[in-house]
Amino acid sequence: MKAKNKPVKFRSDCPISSALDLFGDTWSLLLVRDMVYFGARTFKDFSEAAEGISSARLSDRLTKLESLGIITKKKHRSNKKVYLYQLTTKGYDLFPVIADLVLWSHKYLNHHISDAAKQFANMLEDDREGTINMFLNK
Amino acid sequence: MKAKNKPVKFRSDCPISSALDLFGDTWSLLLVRDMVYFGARTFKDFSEAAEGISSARLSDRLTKLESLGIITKKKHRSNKKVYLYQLTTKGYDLFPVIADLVLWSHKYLNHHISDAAKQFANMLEDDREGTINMFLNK
DNA sequence: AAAAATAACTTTCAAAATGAAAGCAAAAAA
DNA sequence: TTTTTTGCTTTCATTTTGAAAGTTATTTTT
Repeated sequence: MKAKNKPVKFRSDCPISSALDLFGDTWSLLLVRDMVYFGARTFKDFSEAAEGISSARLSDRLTKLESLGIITKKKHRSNKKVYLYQLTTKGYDLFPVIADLVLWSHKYLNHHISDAAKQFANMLEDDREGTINMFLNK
Repeated sequence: MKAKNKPVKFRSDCPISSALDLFGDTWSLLLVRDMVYFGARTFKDFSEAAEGISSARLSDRLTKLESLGIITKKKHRSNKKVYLYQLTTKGYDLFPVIADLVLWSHKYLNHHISDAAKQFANMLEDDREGTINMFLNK
């Protein structure tokens, strides 16, 4: 059965609530992270992330992000059973939000996060703009 | 009946997923917005926000944010039936995340957002640091 | 060429989260 | 003293979620 593409319902004309109406959940930004930070490109890549998203949920989140224009989906050029997901500019532009989450967690959940993440946070603290741009290969 | 305070379950040691484990939903950051941006301090203030949160949901979100140390709850000094909610530093430190959501929405949902929000977004575009600090009265 | 494995899903279903509405007690206002 | 108001809690139907199993079209392996 095809994914039921419910139109997004905006609760108000506030940019914050509207953004949350689009990707204010526990998975959407993680998929963006997987792509920017870990280079995830296939369904399987996302499935293997540490948080263990279920395939049902992954499927509908990818569909939603695609319908929002945050990612694109293309066929692999040589392997017919693989699809490739890619971030659009609209998707890459969510990275600053993610960077701020990293900074906040580095400050308030320090004991809990990985060393690699701490390193990234330190870079962000040192030079937010530069680090974000470097990560986005600009 | 007292609110059931389930301990937060972290899905991984990633700072992004951990932050989302704490406030990755459609309401938490809106309550922070209400406090920083609209000066909300009482249950009623939050209830009257444009998005129309139900009292049941408002109640458990406030309880959760308090248990996370993002807000505090105190009795009003002269009116015994009013409680005052305030952001802690930990809460104010979420404002950069919110600011980035505003910037993203300004770029991609421009047609949909309010003029006041557009003005704020323009200020942020012009001087992110300065605008954030100004807003936080630093 | 046949069998096994794999990628990308979909289906099913129980459990948890949510929203809408009504109810309630204490305090304040009329 | 009666009415409102504030800050919730309760109830309950609907929606969302997570876990697990199933499906189909390719690869891969044997």
